[in-house]
Amino acid sequence: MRAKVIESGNGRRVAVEACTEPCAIERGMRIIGGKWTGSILYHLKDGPVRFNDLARMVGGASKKMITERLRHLEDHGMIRREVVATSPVSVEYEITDFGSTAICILDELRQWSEKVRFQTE
Amino acid sequence: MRAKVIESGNGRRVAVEACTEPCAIERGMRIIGGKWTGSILYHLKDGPVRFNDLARMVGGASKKMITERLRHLEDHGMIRREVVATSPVSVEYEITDFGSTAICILDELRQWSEKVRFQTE
DNA sequence: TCAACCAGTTACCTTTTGGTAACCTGCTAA
DNA sequence: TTAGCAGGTTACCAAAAGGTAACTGGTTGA
Repeated sequence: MRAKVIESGNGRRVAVEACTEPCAIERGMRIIGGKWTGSILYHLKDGPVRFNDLARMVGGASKKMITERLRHLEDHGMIRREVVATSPVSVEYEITDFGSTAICILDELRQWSEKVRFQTE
Repeated sequence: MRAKVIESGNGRRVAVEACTEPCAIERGMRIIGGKWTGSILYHLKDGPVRFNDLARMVGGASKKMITERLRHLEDHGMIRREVVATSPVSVEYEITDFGSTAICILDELRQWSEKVRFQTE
């Protein structure tokens, strides 16, 4: 990501090291930037949480959304789904070591959002 | 964001301090998490950039997208649009002090994305 | 005079998103 | 036996996202 634009001799402007298709930031956002995704991941940071509990914690997101985002995070190896043999069976979602590496980013985002007064409240 | 679920005496599970609608993470994502948004903002971190140059740098995004995201960032006070009286006139986009406060988040995201091997390449 | 560049805008259209609500099976407590 | 919980799935639908391509009006260098 050191893209810049230079004047190439003949007056033409060309980009050097332009972002080819989705660059690092963009790729990252597509993993943890989806609607509710970061929020869900962040809520798992302190230990495994059950499906319905997660739905209770993340107000505003529907069960369908929760399911979809959990699958997405699972597909990317950020969380682990575990069926616990209680009865009735419960299902726990747990953050993986890899998933944990993203928490610091989310935590900075949270701090930023909390201290900031957005123009559009 | 200290949401948790507790057993409330009678066996009912209830969320305490649940996220009311979009929580901090979610709100933040909606500012800088949109498609191309973070990427565009990040490219302005080293000084003002002209519209078409930005389009050249951010490969994959259409002019329409660039325009839309720039407006969005402007609306949230993260960048400033400035018409420069050259001829033909050029337009420069510059990050504001407020906008700069988000760069560290984006930089962490970039580092993370760069060192990570995604399961779905 | 022609082509290209500037900073967009517009129209059009397909795909994706994401919400609601109903439904499912299996279990348990009243 | 009826209600409720668990962890989802399914169908349906409206709205938003986002891509392509053409166009604009002024400017300028060859």
